[in-house]
Formats: sequence, C-alpha cells, structure tokens
Amino acid sequence: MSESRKAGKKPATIRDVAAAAGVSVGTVSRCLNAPATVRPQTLDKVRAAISRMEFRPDSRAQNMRRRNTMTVGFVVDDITNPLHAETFKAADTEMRAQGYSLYLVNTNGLANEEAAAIDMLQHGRADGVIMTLNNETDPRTRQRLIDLRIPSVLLDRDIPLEIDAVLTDHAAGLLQAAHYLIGLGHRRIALLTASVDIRPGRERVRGFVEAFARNGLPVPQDLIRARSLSVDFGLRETTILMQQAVPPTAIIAAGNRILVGVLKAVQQRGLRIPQDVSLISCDQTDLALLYPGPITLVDRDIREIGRTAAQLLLERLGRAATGPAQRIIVPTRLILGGSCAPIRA
Amino acid sequence: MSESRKAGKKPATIRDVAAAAGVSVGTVSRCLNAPATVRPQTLDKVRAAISRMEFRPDSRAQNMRRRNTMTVGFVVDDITNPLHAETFKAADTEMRAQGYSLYLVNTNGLANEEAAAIDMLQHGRADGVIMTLNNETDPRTRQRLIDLRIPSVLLDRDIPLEIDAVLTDHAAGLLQAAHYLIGLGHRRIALLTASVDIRPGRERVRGFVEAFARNGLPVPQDLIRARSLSVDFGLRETTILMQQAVPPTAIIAAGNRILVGVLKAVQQRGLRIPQDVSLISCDQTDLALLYPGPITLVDRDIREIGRTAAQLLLERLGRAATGPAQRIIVPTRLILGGSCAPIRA
DNA sequence: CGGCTTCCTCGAAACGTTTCCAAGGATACG
DNA sequence: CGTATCCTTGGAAACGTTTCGAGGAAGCCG
Repeated sequence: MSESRKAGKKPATIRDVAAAAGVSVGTVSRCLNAPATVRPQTLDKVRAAISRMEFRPDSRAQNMRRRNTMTVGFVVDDITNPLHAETFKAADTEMRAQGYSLYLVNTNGLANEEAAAIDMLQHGRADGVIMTLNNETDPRTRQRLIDLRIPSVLLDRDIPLEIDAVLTDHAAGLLQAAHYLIGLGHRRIALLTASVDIRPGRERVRGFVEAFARNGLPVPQDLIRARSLSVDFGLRETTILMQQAVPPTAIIAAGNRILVGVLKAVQQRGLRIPQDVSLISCDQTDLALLYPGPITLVDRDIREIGRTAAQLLLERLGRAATGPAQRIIVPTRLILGGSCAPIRA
Repeated sequence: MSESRKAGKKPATIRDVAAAAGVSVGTVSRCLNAPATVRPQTLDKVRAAISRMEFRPDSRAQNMRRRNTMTVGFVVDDITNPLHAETFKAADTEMRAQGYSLYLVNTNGLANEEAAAIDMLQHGRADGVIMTLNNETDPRTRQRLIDLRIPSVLLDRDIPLEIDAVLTDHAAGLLQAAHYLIGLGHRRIALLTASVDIRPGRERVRGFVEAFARNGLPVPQDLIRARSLSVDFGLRETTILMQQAVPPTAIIAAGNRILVGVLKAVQQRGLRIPQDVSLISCDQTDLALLYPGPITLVDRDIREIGRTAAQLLLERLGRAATGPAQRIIVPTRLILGGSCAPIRA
C-alpha cells in the first residue's frame, strides 16, 4: 500500500477531488483558498476527499494562473564564499517565513552568466531577485537592470538606478582599521582589496586614503592594490609586497578570500604575525577567528544584510512596487585580535 | 525608451507575436522549439517579430504545459557549511549545463523542515531532488521518501530504499587516519564525529574501531564521542577530554565544523599542536589547510560528489526512471600535514 | 492533367488552477 | 405571503504555452 503511490497512477487533480466529493471544482478551490466562504459541512466533505486522495494542488498550475511563483532568485558569484552563504541563509530564513523559496544561481562572476540568470529569472521563474553583481559598469548588465520587470535588491553594489540596495559602510571600516594601524606607528600599510569597479573596492580605498589624510600623512599609493577579491590575488600580491626592498609593516586584507591568500603567502615565506607584519582582515570567518589567534578585523552583521535584503524585497512584493528605491547602509566596526603590533621605533 | 519596458504594458505573449508576424500561435511555438520544421522565410518573419517585441516565453506556462520545471531541489541542513556549499556548486554547474536551475532549501537540520521541503518540491516545483537528510531513521521522513514521486539522490545517507546515493568511504578514511596515529605510537586517540544515526558517524566509528582491531589493540571506547557535527560539540568534547586525568594524545575531528570547535578549545586551553596533542581532521577547508600549518586530514573529492549526484539525477530525469538504484562510493585518502607528532615513549 | 507525396501551417484542445458571474435556496422583513 | 438580501454553489472563462490532427499548397510522377 505504501508503495502504491510511487508506481501508481498520476496524481489527483482538483477535478478528481471535486468529483469524489460531489461538488464543483470551484468549491474545492475555495476550500483551499478561502475556507471561510464555504459551508462547514461541505468543507468537511471536501477535506475528507482531499486527504483520502492525497491531493495537493499543483504548483505549476497555480503559478500559471496566479501569475507568480513564490520564488525569488539569489544571484551570487560564488556560494562557497562564506560571506555569500551566510547572506543567503539569512535571506532564505526571512523569505521562507513568508512562503517564498529561493533559487540560488552561482554565476562564477561571469558577466554573461549574470545576464543569463537575470534573463531567465524574470520571465516567469521568480517574483523577485536579490543579487550581487560582479561588474557595476558593464552596459549590458545595466540595460538589463533597467529592463528588469521584477523587483530586485542589490547587495553592496552602487548602480545609479532606482533599485533597492543593502550596502556596507566599508569606508568607515577601513578608515578605522587604517587609523588604528597608524596609531600603532605603521606608515607603510598595504591594502589588498577588490577592484574599484565595484563598490567594496571603491569604498575601502576611500576610507583607507581618508585615514592617512586625517592623520596628515601621505598616502602610500604604491601599497594600494585594488584589483580582485580572490585567494590568488591575496597570495600573489603579498608575495610581491613582502619581497620589496622596503616591505610594508602592515597589511589590510580587505576581503575574506584575500585573507586566505595572504595567509598562504605568509606561511610560504615563514613570516610571523604580528612580529614580522601586522594584519587586519574583514569579516568573521572561521579562519580569521582562529588563525594562530583571532585576527584583528573589520566586522559587520552579515545576517542583518541578508535579512534586510529579504525585507526590502518583501515590501516590494507585497503592495504595488511603488515608492523610491531604498538604500540601507550597514555599519562596520573594528574588532581587535592579536594580529597587530606596534612598530618598534 | 529604455525605461519604457519597466513601466510599460504587460509582456508580449506568443499570441501577440503570432498576430504581429501574421502567423498562428502554433507556428511561433515551433519557431522556438523546432525551428527546422518551419520554412526559413516564415522563421525570419517570426524571429523578427520576437525580437521586435522582446518576447520571451513565460516559464510558468511552459512548466504548466510541459509538466516539468527544469528545476531541481537541493536540500541541505546548512549551506554555510563549506562542504555543502562546495557540493552545491559542483552539482549546480553540472545541472545548469543541462538547463536546470536549483532550488536551495536550507532546513537547519529540522525534521519537519526537511519534510516540508520534500513535500513542497515534489508537487510541481521541481523535477528532482538532491538531498542530505538529517535523520535516517525518522519514520515520517522514510515514508515521504517512499511516496516521493520525483527522482532523487541522497548524499552520504544510507536508507534501505531504492534511491540513488552518493556515499563517501568514511570507514576507509578513518581506518587510515587511526592507523597512522597508532603507528606514531598513539593509543589514547579520541574520535569526535556525527551521531551513528547517520551514515558518516556510523562509518567513521566503524573504520576507527577496525584500525585498533587490525593492530591488535583494545578500542578506547571511552574516547569515541559520536553525537554531533556541530562546532559546539567539538568545543565541548575537546574541553572535557583534555581535562581528564589521562587526556587523549591525539584527536580525530571527523567533520569540518567539529574541527572549528576543537581548535577553539585548543586555543582556550593554550594547547600546542602537535606538541601537546596530535590532530587529524576531515576535508580541506581554509582552516584545515592554514591553521598554524596544514592539518593532517582525511580528504575526498567534494566536487566529484556534487557532480556525481547531478549526473545520477540527470540519468533519471532523462529516460524513464528505470533501473535499480545506484550507490556510488567516493574514496578518501589521508593527506599528511603538520598536526601529528610521534608519541614520546 | 490527375493523383500522390511532401512540406508547411492553422486552429483547437489540452495542462490544473483561480476567479468571476449568475443562479439557487434559505432567511428576514414588511 | 411576497420580495429583498444573504449565503453558498456551480460552471465557465481565463492564464500562455505545446502538441496534434487536419488541411492547403506545391512538387513529382505517370
């Protein structure tokens, strides 16, 4: 009996239920969607038939008729990045509580995959989309966002369009981090971070530069390496930096993948932290919290980012998507670990 | 003009295109799905209309009519676990190449959320499902799997049903790990791993026990702690173990989250690895590869797991889902790092 | 030139649900 | 007792696509 369903005939439809209960399809539908409008006695009859036949409405037909899918796309370049995974989880929790499911689209950071994802999502697969795009300037991407016909929320990207966004105050974080190092006597501070083509890179550089300005110090332009968030980038740049004639005395690894690369390089070269070089990172990853000891880092509430993105989207999905775009900025704060030491004068 | 679409009227349907091109809806449909069967001249005309009106077929209607969704569910307890994220990514890559998108459902390990996820997925939201369930014995879950009407693949779970599965040879891995430690002179070796209610726990304990048996040694039953894969579990058990009168000389943290907990405890107590205690872990996480130095670990090819799961599912989705269930076992291997030292006799 | 293929297109019928309108019966009220 | 009102239900029309059978046009052969 328990095996019956598997090999059994096709699933019951609302018509089958209607026939079995001796009512019309409309009535069955109402039993599901507006039970209050149907006579209790009828309701019982129908419900009995429903459970007897193990009927469950077919989502495909519901999507078709209701013109929505209760699904939201989450577009990201790499879900193995703990930052993205955490954001996804928080957004998922929030959306799921409202009955939404999430498509996760992993684009590998490729512009054409991002475009394809957006394309596919907006033509009847999703009611909205939350995304971290890899390139803010690509005109094709921009046009796609303009043409987008479902509400969307951008994560940490700054595109001058009427689109909701959740941003991190990276500039403040980097200002604080660099200021802290300067206070410890560091002057040759290296900054490794994303390209200035995307907001995190831009803002971090801005905060970094500002820290020197506020302290009346020249900015070590040669030590600003803003090109990528990858592990390889962190590894390569650290190696290059540390074999310079006058290597930096401190490194800010602004990006959790960059940190992995930096630490690899540090190990390869047998450097000690903080004796040989001070280090500041971003975001609380396992590695940042545990590497020899906790690393001093610029923290932010990643769960709040995911939650907020979901809430913004839910607002748009709820009432008619009116009102100007909202931009919510999440603060950062410096958490002291043991990876920074004062400069020995 | 570029803004037109956004606020503009509703999207064009296949009927609009047909009217614009002066053909019937059936012809437009064939232009999309079987261009070879339509006269080139007509094809051009229709394609022109399609691009002029920016028509894209509505997935909801396609899903409805075709009775599929080109969507697959990926059910997992916690996507922030790098193991799961990596598996997802590999499966996603494979499935996406065949035109499928993935729903990611994060269940937090709760049996009822797992059940709800399966329920929802199989009623018209997904064509198949890949899943890591949290409990192999829960009868409700089991019944749900029996009743499942879409093909599915289980990850690292051992349920006596006709369901495809991708498994890891944890027993071999743990046999090798424990054997290695025994060879270094260790006898009091602790094993921290999942509950024996799930396959990874069972298999790891089995391999561990076997190693002692093969070496003609008594099994340190009091040091086998098989209860959870969580960070907290690793932290708590390590703390307890290490303050025993005769603490273990080696710990096998069999689970990447457990490792985080173990390292936390190690730091809190100021222990040195491997001088004070040897350590073996599982899976190549950032932390395992970089913590002071690389940790000796039981490795496996996680990408292959995701890829294989996707392939198994694709086979079932392709032809009629016939043939007996397949169980594919992925091997493990020990990678030596610097976290183990010989016992000083 | 008629008949037979072959090629292409048309149009309608699904797919399973929701929703709207009308109709029926019961109840209330004058 | 008749009429207005309310409550409940039935039935049909959508939603946008795919698919299938039928039919028209054109080409080929005898």
